[in-house]
Amino acid sequence: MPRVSDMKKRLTDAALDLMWENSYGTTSVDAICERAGAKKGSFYYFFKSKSELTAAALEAEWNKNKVNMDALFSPTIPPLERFDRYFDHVHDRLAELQRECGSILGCPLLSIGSEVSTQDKVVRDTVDRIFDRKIKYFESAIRDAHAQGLIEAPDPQAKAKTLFACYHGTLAQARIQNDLELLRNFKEIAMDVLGAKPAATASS
Amino acid sequence: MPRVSDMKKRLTDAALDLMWENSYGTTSVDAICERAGAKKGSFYYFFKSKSELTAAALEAEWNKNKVNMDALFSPTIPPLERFDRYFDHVHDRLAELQRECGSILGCPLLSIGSEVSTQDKVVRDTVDRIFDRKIKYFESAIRDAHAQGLIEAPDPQAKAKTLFACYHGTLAQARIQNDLELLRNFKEIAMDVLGAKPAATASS
DNA sequence: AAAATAGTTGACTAATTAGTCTAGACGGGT
DNA sequence: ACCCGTCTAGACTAATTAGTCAACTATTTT
Repeated sequence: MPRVSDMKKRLTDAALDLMWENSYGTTSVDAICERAGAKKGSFYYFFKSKSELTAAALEAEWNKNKVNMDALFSPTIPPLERFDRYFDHVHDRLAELQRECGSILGCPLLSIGSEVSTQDKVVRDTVDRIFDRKIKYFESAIRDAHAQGLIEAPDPQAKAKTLFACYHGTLAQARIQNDLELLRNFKEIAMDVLGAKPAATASS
Repeated sequence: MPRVSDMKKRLTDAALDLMWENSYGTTSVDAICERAGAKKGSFYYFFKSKSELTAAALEAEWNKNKVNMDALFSPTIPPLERFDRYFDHVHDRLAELQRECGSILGCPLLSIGSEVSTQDKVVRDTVDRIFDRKIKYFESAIRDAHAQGLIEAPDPQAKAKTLFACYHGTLAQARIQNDLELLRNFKEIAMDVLGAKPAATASS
């Protein structure tokens, strides 16, 4: 097997960067190619459409993230603390990106998903799938917390979906208002949503 | 002053419909004109750019909605019940739109806002402004609920922002997953977020 | 070194894009 | 009856869009 290329990765990286900062619609194939240092031919050698590239880019991003998620939501960590660490992690990442590009970017899955959902089945299904995987981390942490009597959550999946939606809503607001502040206190909001008895981390 | 035209309204209506169902980016000026039964010349007679038309369309939509909001959040209604009614109202409206176009469309302010936020100051500022107005309804209902001892909310504005973000996150998820189900139980979730003592509406 | 596989190049198309511009149509006030 | 401001018509531009294609290069296996 001759000639190995990192072009595929460069293309998905470029696509995600541009789409996250701007949007799916305003990110042209030409712009992706330029940032990746690729020519049109290479793009369409690896991907059969912009839509498929986007799905691949989101999956690739997920795979990068998964490592962190596994660590942050490790069963060795007390369940409610997992959320604390996760929200901190995202906050820090968004702050870092803000330094680079001047904007709070929110969650690419939500922005891109919401933008294309009624028009692009490939991307939409990819977003859906990844959302499901992410929710599983929430769900299992909630189940553990319930088992330990830290919260009252007879239906961990429902609770997980709720918290997930709240969090993503907050991320979206932060993007629109270009304001990280909303995210700063999300830990406490999450504990409210979860119905945590004030004990684990902080005081009232 | 000769000749009065309803074209401006037809254009903003058409734009909002198309952008809500699809997206800002995929809604072309040509498509807006076609749906409004207008020609290019009329479009650019009333609006100097797609961006300004969008801002106008969002403001117009807000003005339509304001009437409902004022009624739903009337001080004559018990504060927590205002939320119940509001969430029901939105749920019903989205269900109706789903019958028309096959999709759960979420909130246009959020979809459009998130899509253009890093690129279009005019639209972004409009979205921001309207968000602020909407949050005021939440805020005052929360303040009233607190005053009546129904919830514990020493900082009504913060609580309002939180609930607003959660709700919009849920709307966004509903759009992406094309699933109204998430919205069905939002009333209860809202009461959790607000920290309502189980009394007003339902049982545990 | 030959062959086969893997990747690259960039010119090309055809459609679509936002926005411009000039000529004119409509209709109420005088 | 005519004027003038409001509005409309629609051809036009120049840029950009996603996607195609056939010729090409580089690398590894045999």
